[in-house]
Formats: sequence, structure tokens, C-alpha cells
Amino acid sequence: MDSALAVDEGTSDGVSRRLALAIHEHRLAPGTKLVEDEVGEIYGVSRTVVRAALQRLAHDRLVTLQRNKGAFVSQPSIREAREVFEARSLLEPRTARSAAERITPEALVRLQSHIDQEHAALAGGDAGRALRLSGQFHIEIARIADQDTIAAFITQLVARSSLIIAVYWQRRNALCESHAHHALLQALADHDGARADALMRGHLLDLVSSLDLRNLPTAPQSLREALVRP
Amino acid sequence: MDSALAVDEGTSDGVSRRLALAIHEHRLAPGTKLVEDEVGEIYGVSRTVVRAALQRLAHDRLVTLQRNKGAFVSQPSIREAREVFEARSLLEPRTARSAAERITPEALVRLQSHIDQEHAALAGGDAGRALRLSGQFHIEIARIADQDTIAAFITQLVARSSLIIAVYWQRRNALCESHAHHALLQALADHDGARADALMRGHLLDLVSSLDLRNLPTAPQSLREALVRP
DNA sequence: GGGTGCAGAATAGTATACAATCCTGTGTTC
DNA sequence: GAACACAGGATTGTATACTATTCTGCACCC
Repeated sequence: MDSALAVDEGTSDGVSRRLALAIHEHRLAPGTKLVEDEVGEIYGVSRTVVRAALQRLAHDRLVTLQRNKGAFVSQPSIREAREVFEARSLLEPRTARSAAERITPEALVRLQSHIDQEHAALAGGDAGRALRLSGQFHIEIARIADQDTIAAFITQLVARSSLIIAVYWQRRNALCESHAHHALLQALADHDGARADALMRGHLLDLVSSLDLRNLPTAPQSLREALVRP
Repeated sequence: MDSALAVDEGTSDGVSRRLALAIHEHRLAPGTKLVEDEVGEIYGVSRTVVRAALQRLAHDRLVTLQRNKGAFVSQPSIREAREVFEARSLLEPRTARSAAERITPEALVRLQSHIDQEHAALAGGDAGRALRLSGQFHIEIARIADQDTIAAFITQLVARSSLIIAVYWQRRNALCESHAHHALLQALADHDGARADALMRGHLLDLVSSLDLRNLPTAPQSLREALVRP
């Protein structure tokens, strides 16, 4: 179904990509323990490659490694949530501006297809897939701006945002998202860098304000986990 | 000599930190091959932990992994050099502004001591150490701004900048650096966010313009490496 | 003489075995 | 009955053994 998959089965890149996808689509909940043997058996690889994959994900802050304890899907703190969106607000608006200045017709088509797929996924009830596509929209913009380094950062931040949404999202109308993306697409199509900048800035602010960053990260699922830190 | 070292000897974190330090201080030249057995013997660890360290460094783009070939200290391309400083110019000025607004007297003392050490290293002829301290100055500012996520990005970008400098630096007076840092410190001390922003922006522009990003990355050391890509 | 092919050495990729650590449940004691 | 201690199992950390690939040098052939 998706484009390039199954090409790197059995390698640590493939395992980490598949795990990251599951996290991004909210099929793996924050706090879930990722047992090395278990993951290895699922993907048909040895612990060696699973460990490499987990270390890679830990570097991207999608999983948290606890020495002699194991790997867990990260549970971003409120502070981390704020920091992630602060970083995005520094990177993405100016990147969207650059993208507007150099976007090509082909890229516009790609972006439009992204939005369509996102709509379709939402209509089909696959919220996880919609969320992932929504994130890829942001990454695509960085690619259009022709800034691979920034795109890599945004890729990480988008994935972490998905985790943050999993923890702090307060039910709302998720449709505003698509509208924001549509408006952004318009600005890009018009080569209006300033408008793209402003729209992206507003979009990110909307995202943050749709989160509940005041309360506890849901009920702590075990007293142990709640009390082990301080 | 340095503060917290030898605390994580024998772990992959320790190995990657020591390798990163060597790269940052230009003791390891871009293109150098890092043979797993060799590194392992030097640090008294097995290949397992060396591999983990190399993968970590590869994720930070300090080393480049070539499958079945090995790990090499990265040789940043001109494009990558431009991208790294583009990313820095998005992150650092606004972060310096934040830092100016919330800096404490203790942090000022720390920064001043950084500058002093940098001067001392330069006077002592240890250019590598001076370069590393100069980079840590930038990281310290992000920490003062209380933005760990951005600080992590800047840490990576600073390390990559060191690699870029190793490849593209054109001999000049290296003293302007310290002046720039001193001026920044003044702006921070005055809680003058706007000035800190502008100074950081200018400092990064100076850095880029002190590089030679027009020519080839030195003569390609072997025809093989020059032609293997296309 | 230069190019080709093969063989051995070197090195990375992977799996597995062993050691260390931590979790869990049961039994004992007060 | 509650708290503690210990033992067994489970899981991670690390080293090593094995496999696959690549590099290198020598011999051979055109």
C-alpha cells in the first residue's frame, strides 16, 4: 500500500522505521515496553538488530532507554512538549517561506495529494494514518525548501509531536488541521512567502493551544512509574 | 583536567563522547577510517560497544557509515555546510534573545570563564581546544535559554560546524571570534535581547563568510572516492 | 606490459552464548 | 497479617564466534 516498504526488512533501519511508524500512528501507546526478544521475534530478526533500532529511536527521543530495565515508548513531559513546539516555531515558519519562494508545480501536486490522502484517511476513520500524513505534510515543505538538515530536525520534531498529541490532546474538532494545511498550500502556490510564514506560525500556535499542557499526563498507569522519579 | 570524564569509561556513551571530542578538536581528520577492532582495543571495549558508539555518531552526522565498508569521519559537502549554518541561523539568534531575557549572574560568570579558557587555549597554541570551547559557548547560551531540545540540536550543529571548519576553513584571523563572543556576553549581561539576536545573527554570518564554500573540498584524495558516487 | 581473475586476509554484519541485573512470587518470621 | 528475605525467572548488557562481504596482492593470460 505504502510506497517503498519491505525493501529493508530485517535490517535495523527497517525495524526502527516500522516501530516509528507504529508510534507515529498511535498504534503503540506511550509507556509501552518494547521487549527486545519480543520485537525480534515479531520482525524475524535477532536482538542485535533490535537493539540497534531501539538505540536509533532513543536518539530521536521516540523511545526512552532505562539501563538494565529496557526500552519504553517515550512519555513526553509537559516541558518537553513546550520545547518541541518552540523548536518547531523557530524552524518551520521561515522554512515555509523558503519553500514558497522555490516551489514547483510538481511539488504542489504532491502536497495536494497529501492533503487528499489525509482527508480520505480521516473519512475512513483511520485517525492514526491521518495524523501521520499530516506530519508528513510539514516534512514535505522542508524538503521543498531544499533544506535536508532542517528537514531531518523537523522529521524528528513531528514524530515527537505525534507522541505529545497522544498524551496531551484534548478532544476537539480535528478538522481545523486540514484547513490550515489547505491555506498553507494556497500561500505556497501563490509564492507568497510572507503569508506562508505567518500561516505556519499560526498553525503551530493552534496546535499548541489544542493541547492541555496544564494537567498531569493522564493518570499514571502504575504508582511505581509515578513515583520512581523524584 | 576536564570536568566530568572517566565516569563512563567502557560504555558506548563514553566511547562516542571521546570520539566526538577528538573530532571536535580536529585530532581526527575528516575521512579518517574508524576500524571497529582498532577503536575497541584503544578504549578497552568490545566491538559491540564500539558499533553502538559509531551508530550514535553516525546519527549525529559526525561519522558516515558505509555498509560492509566501515565508519569514516564525515566530510561535509558544501551543500551540507550551507544547510548547517542555515539551520543555526534559524535557531541561535532567537535563542540568544531568550537567553538574554532570563540570564542569571551565575550563568554570566560561567560564560565569562568559557571565554577566558578559550583565550588561554588560543594563547597556548591549542587551537583544537579553543575551537571546542568556542562551540560550547553557543551550546551554553541555549542552555541558559532553558531549551534543552534546541540545545540538543545546536550541540549537533556545532559539532558538525567543527567538521565543516576542518574542511573549508580559509586561514584568517581567528581572533574576531572571541570578540564576537565578548560582545554577545555584553548584550546578555545587559538583558538586551534584540542586540543579542542581532549579534548572534552577525556572528553566524561572519563564520560562514570565513569559509571557502566555492571550491572543491580539497583535492579528492583518491580517484576512487571521487568517482564512486555517480 | 596491462588487464583479468582468483585466493587469502581483513573487516563488517549477525547471531548466540554467557554474565549481570532486575522483577516477582513465595515462604518465613515476628 | 504484614514485612522482609531469598530464590527463581525474565530481561538486558557484553563478549565472542561465526558468516558474508570487500579489499589486496599475486599469478596468469592475452
